[in-house]
Amino acid sequence: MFAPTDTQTIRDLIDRLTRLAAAEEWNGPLNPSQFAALGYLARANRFSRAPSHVADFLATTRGTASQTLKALARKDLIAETRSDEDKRSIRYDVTPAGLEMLEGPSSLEKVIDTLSPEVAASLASSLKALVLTMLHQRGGRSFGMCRTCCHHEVTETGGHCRLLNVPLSPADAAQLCHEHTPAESLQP
Amino acid sequence: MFAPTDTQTIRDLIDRLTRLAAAEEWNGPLNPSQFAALGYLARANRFSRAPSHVADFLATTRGTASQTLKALARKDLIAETRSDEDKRSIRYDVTPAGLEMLEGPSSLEKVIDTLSPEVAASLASSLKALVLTMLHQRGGRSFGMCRTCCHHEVTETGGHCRLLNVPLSPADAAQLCHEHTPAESLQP
DNA sequence: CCTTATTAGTAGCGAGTCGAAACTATTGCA
DNA sequence: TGCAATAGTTTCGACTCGCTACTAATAAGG
Repeated sequence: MFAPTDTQTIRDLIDRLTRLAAAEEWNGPLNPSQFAALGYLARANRFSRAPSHVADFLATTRGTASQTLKALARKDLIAETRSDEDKRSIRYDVTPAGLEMLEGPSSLEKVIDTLSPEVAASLASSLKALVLTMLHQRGGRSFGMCRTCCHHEVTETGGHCRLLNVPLSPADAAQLCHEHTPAESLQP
Repeated sequence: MFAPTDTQTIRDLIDRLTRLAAAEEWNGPLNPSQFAALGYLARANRFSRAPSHVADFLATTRGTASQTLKALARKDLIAETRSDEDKRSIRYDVTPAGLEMLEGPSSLEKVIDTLSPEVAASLASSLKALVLTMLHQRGGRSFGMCRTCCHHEVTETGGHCRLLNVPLSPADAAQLCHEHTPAESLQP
């Protein structure tokens, strides 16, 4: 009876939803890109907080990511730390003021909360499939949590990353990693 | 077994999907906003193609919409027509060159096409619910098609809009309208 | 060792988004 | 007739975004 749910409709709905959220949300003095970068930094592990990782995550260039991070740093929401091992690389950590920015649900989140758990679960799995397919097509990284990664190993003390060869606390294992590669038959 | 599908995850997936699509898509010389505006104009009826309508649809201001439309006009993808009844108002029509831009599925659309019809239908209905709730909250307009509008009336020759008091061809009735108000128990 | 890559991050450019505010016309109302 | 509302534009400042060119540091190979 109803139209064949054409592809364009779904595309439009996603676009419109994002625009509505962006118009409404505008969390304090942060625009959507800055908010997304800040949110990523807050959830990424200490090996994945460099400008290039943010660029990968936001599907943009290093140049753009660099500027977004500088804008966040100017507002003291993140702080830069230069690495000792590799003097080229930089790590940005979220400051307490930055964490404050991330508090409280956005208006889009409030709306998502009105969905029933079943509908929400189904929505999440569909979106996840779309994101993974897009990532696969462009050779992008998945940025999942360490505990769903093929390089992750459970030990007595917590976990261990076989790729970087470092121990991981349970808190570490729940953060996003740039090197994440989904283990077989596990949702990323 | 799996996590309680937290709200933030869904928010993130939508954001990430939009960013991936924006990075990939970049349809010719058009950025996402211009593409969205062009797509809207192509699907809106002749009473809904003014800058203020585009602003409403894109959930932005008239000033921003005005600039986006000027950019499209500079590229000869849309053409401006001043109204005779109301000398303030302007209507933008999509040119043949503009229609060409809209041809062919975007990469996001290609990915959406890989979903099964059932999953796609479920995804569409969830997204529709989210968009409607967001719109309801901010008092925005739904921009549905005339044939799902409470002002629409079926006649022998096609349709009729009770609000604007104008006849509508079947093609008209399938376009988006700024004045659209969902009829009860019909998906918009 | 020393010379190339290669890599990480940055600066600058030009086009454009975006909100906000100020500013023309034009129309509506009282 | 006069004032308020409306439609659209302009300008401003901050920012995104891709791009190119650039510096500094590390890696690789002869």
